[in-house]
Amino acid sequence: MSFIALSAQQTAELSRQLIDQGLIVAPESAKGRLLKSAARLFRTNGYERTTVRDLAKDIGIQSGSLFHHYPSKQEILRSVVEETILLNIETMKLSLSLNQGVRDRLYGLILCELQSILVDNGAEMAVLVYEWRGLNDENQSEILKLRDEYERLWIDVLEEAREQNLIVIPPAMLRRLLTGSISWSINWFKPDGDLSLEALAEMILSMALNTSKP
Amino acid sequence: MSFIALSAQQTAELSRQLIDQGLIVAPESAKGRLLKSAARLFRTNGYERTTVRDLAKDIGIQSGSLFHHYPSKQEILRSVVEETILLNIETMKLSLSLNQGVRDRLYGLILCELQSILVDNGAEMAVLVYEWRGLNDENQSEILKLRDEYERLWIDVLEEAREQNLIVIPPAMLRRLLTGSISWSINWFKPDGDLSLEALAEMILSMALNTSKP
DNA sequence: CCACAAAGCAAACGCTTGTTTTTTAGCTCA
DNA sequence: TGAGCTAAAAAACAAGCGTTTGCTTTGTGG
Repeated sequence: MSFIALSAQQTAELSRQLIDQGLIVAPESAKGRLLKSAARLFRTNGYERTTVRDLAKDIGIQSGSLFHHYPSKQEILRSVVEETILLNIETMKLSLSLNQGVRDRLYGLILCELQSILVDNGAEMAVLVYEWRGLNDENQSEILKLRDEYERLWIDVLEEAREQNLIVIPPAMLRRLLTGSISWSINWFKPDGDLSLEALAEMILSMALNTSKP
Repeated sequence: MSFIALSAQQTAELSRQLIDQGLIVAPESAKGRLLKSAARLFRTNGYERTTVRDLAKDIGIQSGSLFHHYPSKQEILRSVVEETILLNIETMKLSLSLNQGVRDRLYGLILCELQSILVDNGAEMAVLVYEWRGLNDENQSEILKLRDEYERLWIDVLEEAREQNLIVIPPAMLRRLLTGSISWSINWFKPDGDLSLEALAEMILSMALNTSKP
């Protein structure tokens, strides 16, 4: 296995950079803690079912006080989604830069997405996947641009795999099937169970690649 | 391709039987139309976002009048979910009885589930998949028994595939990955587009089966 | 034809929602 | 010290929610 994983140091450095650029807020700030709580609650109970009172209680303030930080609940969701996708794009780019072989590159993408969805630290991804409808039209199209960039990373790698006859299903289609498999894992995967994230990624990779018969 | 598909006549006969047994309500009855509307609206906008007023308007009555048919909104969701899973279990059993080879059996299951999720007639399945959290604890465990029966059908076929070395991923795991791919299709599949349901099922099948290298 | 139940209307109920307003407390820096 | 900020509390707001109420209409079997 030649795969080069991201070190904790590298990912830490990455989020620090994004904070410095003002693209995401520092997690230890008031806003940061709010976003973290929001992501967790939205993931656990869904956007609609999570009330601003739930959210306020979780970080220990009154519900009205939330609106000193964000103008609306909707804006909180937007921030959560935007931060998540921004961080994910950069993480994935970094992983791609470290690995050259198609197999490793694809494995890296799968692992990144799984990590983002399943590891507590990345609760926000689930929101992006499942609470899409909670965003209003304006915010959806704003996020859409980021999403396109994100998906492009996947498609490029899958196109490469296609050229090498590692897959037979058209890249765009295969990506959709993989998106489903990966995002669904939030409904059953237990982080402290027997199955590791890496083992799961390996299975998904094998499912994706072995679509070509010799 | 040896696959024997279900005829429209067979599926019609099947739902007639279930109606006669009192397990599901006739679609042309008042209750039936209500359930149909509910399933569609729940799928389109989600359970929480769909109000009883939306629902009432859709079938052309006042919101209060809904409660002559069902004691609560929650109970409407429960009925939608229960009817869906009941019908699906029977449809899948019928498909399995018509096809003997593992490949065809698995293809049949995939097609059934896709049909249930994607075809308008089976809008309810999406609710089962995505609105699970909308059910309260009591209703969840009640539905759980039906779900177990449903999943058993899948696992049995996948076990069979495993014995014949058609798959390498453990059946329970592969089922999860397939559940994700199939259910996710509701987010992108266009019934009147270029891709047919059968072609999609074929792709998913190939992804599922070709996990074994010679 | 009439009694009776089912189905529906119109209006209100109590409660929760996201949000706004007013007030209070603590901090910083000139 | 005190003006000016930020953060939060406290309380209220209108709107919308699921649901209940009292009454009327509709359909049906004896």
